[in-house]
Amino acid sequence: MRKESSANTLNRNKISNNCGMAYTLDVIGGRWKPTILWSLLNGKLRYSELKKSIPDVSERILVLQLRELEKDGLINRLVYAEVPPRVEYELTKDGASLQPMLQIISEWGDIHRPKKTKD
Amino acid sequence: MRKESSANTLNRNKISNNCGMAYTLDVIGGRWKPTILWSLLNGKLRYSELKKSIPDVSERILVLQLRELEKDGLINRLVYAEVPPRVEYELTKDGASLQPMLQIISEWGDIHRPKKTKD
DNA sequence: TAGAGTACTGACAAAAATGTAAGTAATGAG
DNA sequence: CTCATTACTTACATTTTTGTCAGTACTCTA
Repeated sequence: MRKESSANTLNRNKISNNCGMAYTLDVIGGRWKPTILWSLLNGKLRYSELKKSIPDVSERILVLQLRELEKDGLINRLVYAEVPPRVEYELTKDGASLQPMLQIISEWGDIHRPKKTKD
Repeated sequence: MRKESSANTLNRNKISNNCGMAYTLDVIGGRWKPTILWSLLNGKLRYSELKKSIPDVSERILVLQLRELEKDGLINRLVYAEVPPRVEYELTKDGASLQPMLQIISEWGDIHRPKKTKD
């Protein structure tokens, strides 16, 4: 009985379902997701380590983005029953399979991004 | 004297300036941009042809996305002084250079997108 | 009993992205 | 004079994303 969707969401889903490109951009397209994925390419990290390596993100958003990446099957959340708590994040197989693509996306950006003249 | 920016925009710009990946996702990341770019890979199209090939997008948004792609140097807008007006859009050199990347993004999505069971 | 440490959560607010619907300018055809 | 055609624009509304800030649960240590 829940509201199925706005035109906005309907469009998003329709495109994602019909276009691999849109689907991919959907799952890696959050503000901090590329940075998170990039950080995890070298191995798993604790929540606190992620936070330290991405100082500008607020905790709420960081958690949101991690949850979405988890839901989309790109990362695993490993909880250890310890005190104080320990939670580690790592790429799944699907997540790791992004690497070559991320590399190429990154290179295209580095080449085509307008050059800064100073600062 | 203008408002420089919200934390939101500041973060966006900071990331884009430091990370090629984020920059790329920024310029191709609008709702309809991948579809537009994809459509233009085969050659230039008139505004009305684009609209026909992307029936779900509203005119306002289509124009917005085209303007952004133009601003970011991915497409050219060719205006012919005719009546009724004729405007064609084509990829720039930079825009065309996206092709291999888009291909890879698309393939990743096609492989990893959850399969639909029906419909 | 009072912190310290970790990984969050919740209420709220602001900003950005997207969408709807109607209107515009110019001119040639009828 | 009216209508069709094309490529938009404008005013407005809604939805989604991102951000701020304070608080929580759990235990070990001092």
